[in-house]
Amino acid sequence: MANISDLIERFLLDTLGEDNSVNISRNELASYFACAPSQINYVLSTRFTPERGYVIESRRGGGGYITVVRVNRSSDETIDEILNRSISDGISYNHSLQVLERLAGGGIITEREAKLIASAISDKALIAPTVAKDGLRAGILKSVILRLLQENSEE
Amino acid sequence: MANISDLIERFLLDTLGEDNSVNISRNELASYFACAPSQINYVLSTRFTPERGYVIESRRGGGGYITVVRVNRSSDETIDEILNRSISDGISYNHSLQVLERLAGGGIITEREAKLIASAISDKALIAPTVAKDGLRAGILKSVILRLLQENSEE
DNA sequence: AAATTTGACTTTCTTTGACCTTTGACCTTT
DNA sequence: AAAGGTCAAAGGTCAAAGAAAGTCAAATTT
Repeated sequence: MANISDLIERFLLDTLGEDNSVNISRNELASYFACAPSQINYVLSTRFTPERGYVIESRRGGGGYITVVRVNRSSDETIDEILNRSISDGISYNHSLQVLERLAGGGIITEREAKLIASAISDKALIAPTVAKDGLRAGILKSVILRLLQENSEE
Repeated sequence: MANISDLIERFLLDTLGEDNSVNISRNELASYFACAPSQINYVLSTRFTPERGYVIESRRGGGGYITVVRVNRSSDETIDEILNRSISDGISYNHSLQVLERLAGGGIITEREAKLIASAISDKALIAPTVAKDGLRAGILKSVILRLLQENSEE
């Protein structure tokens, strides 16, 4: 355990400690750890993944930044299961509705939000070849669910 | 948030505060922020867009000026314009954010819903070739917006 | 073999400056 | 006075340069 990636991970985790989010400059952090800037991306993409409950936001150009947010996973094991088992890398519309029902039933989202998300991942909304729709739905669903969790943990 | 454009945006928004319009001199504002005059145009064209509900009027020559007006139209008009003009058959993520902001600002959707939808149409959520993303977003956005309208009129 | 590290190249957003167009005040000419 | 000309003062446009972050694959470690 002496590789830079682990050190960077630890640093981010420590900083994250306070309020569940860190704001960094990629270049600054890279030069602090004397590594290539892209190594920061490597750490983010291998350690701070959606599957582990992290959301990354960033902006390029002058005044650019990267923000890492930890979402509140403690609410349930179900989230983890939903993200990794149920959705995985593809999910049908019907199966999605079941997932949304489960989330609504658990009070994680409201009925109204469930319907809203449903409309976003309906076959009608997804203008793409039929074979691609399940994959698209998976991406969208994961993103939305993480966002909702983030919302929950922000208060 | 360390770039001049954001500062200028904030300044204009603050000034805009009360009566929904600001009147400025481009050169004065530029020298106040110690930047190139054309930077004012940059800020206006990237932040005070029709999508966000702003109209810019200006006059050249001696005694010239720029006026930024925040418009408030009926929600029907807004929706119609958004659906047909802004979204049409393709829309970038940034433009989508502006549209959502506007819908939220007009009380047509809630802040939370805006963020939720934003996460559904982010580049990360849409697992597809880059060139296809704008089209996908358009379909999803329309579907969701129509759904929300339906919801609203049901009560 | 898998994970890490690096760097060349790309994309996005911002900042700047050179050049263009419009406007109004002030002259000229008739 | 009326009509047009001149010119400096605004604002507008656009493209190039700069500043971050993102991607990807080759090289290196473990």
